[in-house]
Amino acid sequence: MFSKACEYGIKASIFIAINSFEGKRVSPKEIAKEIDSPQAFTAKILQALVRHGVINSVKGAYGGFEINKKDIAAIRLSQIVNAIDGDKIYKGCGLGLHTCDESRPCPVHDKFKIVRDELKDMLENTSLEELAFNIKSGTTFLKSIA
Amino acid sequence: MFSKACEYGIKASIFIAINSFEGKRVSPKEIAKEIDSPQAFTAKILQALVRHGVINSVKGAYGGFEINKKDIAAIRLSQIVNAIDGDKIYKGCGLGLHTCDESRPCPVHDKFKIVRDELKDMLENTSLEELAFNIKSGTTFLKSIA
DNA sequence: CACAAATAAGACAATTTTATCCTAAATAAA
DNA sequence: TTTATTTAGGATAAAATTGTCTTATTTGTG
Repeated sequence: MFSKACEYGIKASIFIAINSFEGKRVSPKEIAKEIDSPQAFTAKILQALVRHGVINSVKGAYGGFEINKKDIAAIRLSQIVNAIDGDKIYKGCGLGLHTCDESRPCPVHDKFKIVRDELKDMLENTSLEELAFNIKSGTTFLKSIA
Repeated sequence: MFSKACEYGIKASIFIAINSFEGKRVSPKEIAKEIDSPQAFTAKILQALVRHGVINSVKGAYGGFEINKKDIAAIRLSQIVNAIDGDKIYKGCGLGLHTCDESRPCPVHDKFKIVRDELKDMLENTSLEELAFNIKSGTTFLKSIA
């Protein structure tokens, strides 16, 4: 469904959000450890998230990645997915046709649309804040048991 | 969402079904032309579908790929997807955790489950027959305009 | 200013997915 | 039985994704 890059991006954003609530910046090293991902690859993904304005980075000593505390509630899962995987998950045809719309639909167009719209809805209505809260409360988890 | 292989597999199955209704076998060459896919790669995918019992193949002169006419209504999209992409689309964790279940869910587990269940439902309730009928009636299309 | 700490960026490598090509095996017809 | 036709399967290649490493560039502190 999502690319590995996107999976890492979502988990990293949640971890950064949790720490930003406490005013702490985090490094790729800490993030990779916490979300169980390859560090250098994760760093690349963080760069993309910064470029897309989802997270902030501060270079130099005492630097790291952070998210503006007052933005966390407004950030949607869709923004993260969009920054990394683009919009193909919404726009692309389920069977890969270049043009696929109501006027010339692919065989699964209508049925697929329902599922995709539900996915889109879910991503657009899920905030980084709630995902972070659930981790903090121990309701959900960022990685499997070692 | 689906792999290229799976997209080709679905479209190929539909085209084979249409021809099987008319008692005609089709070759990878015809299939690839009709669904706009790379021929040799498509042939590989057809092999997989044969191995999984979704379609039949007949070697030699006058051979080709076909589906038992009376089976077409019973074949579900889920069988085709399963034969090619496996069951990861149903079973895998949305964020790639090795173990992710009610007792230790990933951050999107619950929300993702809703979407995935809807997808599963759609795949299990869509028959190859209806997809083939829609192509025959000109309601849907297997490829974009050249 | 110089140094240490941290992200940015580019080159490179490994893996997976997608795609091609060639040969073998099977089958119907002459 | 020979030949033409057609799928099966293995080897190989190309492209995309995932992952690593090394070197800039930035920034706070002494």
